[in-house]
Amino acid sequence: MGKGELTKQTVLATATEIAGRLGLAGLTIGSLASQVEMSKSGLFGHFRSKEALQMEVLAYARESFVETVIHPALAAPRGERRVRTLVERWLACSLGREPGCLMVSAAAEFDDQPGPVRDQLVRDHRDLMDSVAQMFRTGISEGEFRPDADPEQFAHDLYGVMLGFFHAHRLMKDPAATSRSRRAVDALLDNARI
Amino acid sequence: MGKGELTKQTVLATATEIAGRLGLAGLTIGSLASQVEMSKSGLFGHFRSKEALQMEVLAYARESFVETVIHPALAAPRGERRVRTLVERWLACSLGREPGCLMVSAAAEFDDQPGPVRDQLVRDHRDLMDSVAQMFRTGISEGEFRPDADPEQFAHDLYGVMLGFFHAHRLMKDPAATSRSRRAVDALLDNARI
DNA sequence: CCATCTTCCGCACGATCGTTCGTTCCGTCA
DNA sequence: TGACGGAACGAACGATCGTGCGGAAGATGG
Repeated sequence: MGKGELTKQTVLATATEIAGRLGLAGLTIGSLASQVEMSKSGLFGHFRSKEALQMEVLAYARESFVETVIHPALAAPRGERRVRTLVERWLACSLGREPGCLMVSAAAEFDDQPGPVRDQLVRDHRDLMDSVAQMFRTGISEGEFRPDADPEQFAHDLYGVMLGFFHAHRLMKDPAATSRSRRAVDALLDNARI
Repeated sequence: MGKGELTKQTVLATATEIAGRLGLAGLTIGSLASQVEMSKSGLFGHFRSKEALQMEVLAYARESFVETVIHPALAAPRGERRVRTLVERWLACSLGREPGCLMVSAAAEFDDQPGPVRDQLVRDHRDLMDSVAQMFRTGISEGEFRPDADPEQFAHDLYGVMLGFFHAHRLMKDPAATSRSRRAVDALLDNARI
């Protein structure tokens, strides 16, 4: 990895952290530059536009999410154990610094603003929903979940629970956010069980 | 109502609509002024700062939400019917132009930025959760819901469902968003029923 | 070791941000 | 009718936005 790619990665790590706090639009090139102690133009050279920067930040966050949440879940035993691993990883990565939440807040930010960023967010979310639904489906074929249960509905409901968690945790700073969300997932799984 | 208060109300209506699309931070005084065909300074005179404008927009949205969602629910018969009225009104006001969603997107925007706006959002959300929990409680005392059900947990779960709805509707433009969310509420109520 | 290519910088641009100031307009009441 | 107060205006401010350009370092490959 050349020097350019290396600093670019450093910049993206900081940018992702800032965007997690101030949003993708609140992420500004000037403030990002001073944060990583570079000149605006020096930093700008790595990305040809602000939109390109936003797209790369999104890609960075996505890779981090897949690595720390999706992959560990896929490594767990099929069925309910896999779903629970997913949830636990998801909760953990949101409690810590890592921003699985970036894609959530970015979604709220861009849901009415057409463009490549929005399109990417839609694709990412569709991918995530597909993954969750697929995990649920293997639970059905393992005989753990009711065969007539709706995998897409489950994915949708689970995402709602996670959104509720982000809200309770980040805005309300509710210490019971984790346990509340876990209980909600329990209810979801109870309804799906055979 | 004097002339000043009248134009202020006009401005706030437009401001709330813009903030629903671009967010409270994306709401800019210059663009707002040109939208209502006023000068920047003429408009600015009504609010002594941008933060004050944001607070008034929030108040405007809150009043509109209480009027079109909360009050009709309280007018419905106690218990499950009241909860369902709340949900239906909430869904309807989010499908149309009215922004019960503003407080949602504002929450995602300000969840990491301390200040009066964030504090207000926290108060508003607490009030809403209290209202929902109270509606659920009357359902318990009416004998429709299990006495050992947790009203706060129900409020939390219901809010998660609504967040999922906003996401599916606004970002994904999912035409099944409404029916999915209704089914999620059905499940919530099934679990709470006696 | 030198030529070349990348990386980064300083500087500047036009635009827009929130905000202030002084002035004009107009309705209200004496 | 004339004075007064609120409402709206135009112009301008310092700051910051995203974005270009030309040149100075520094790494890289022959």
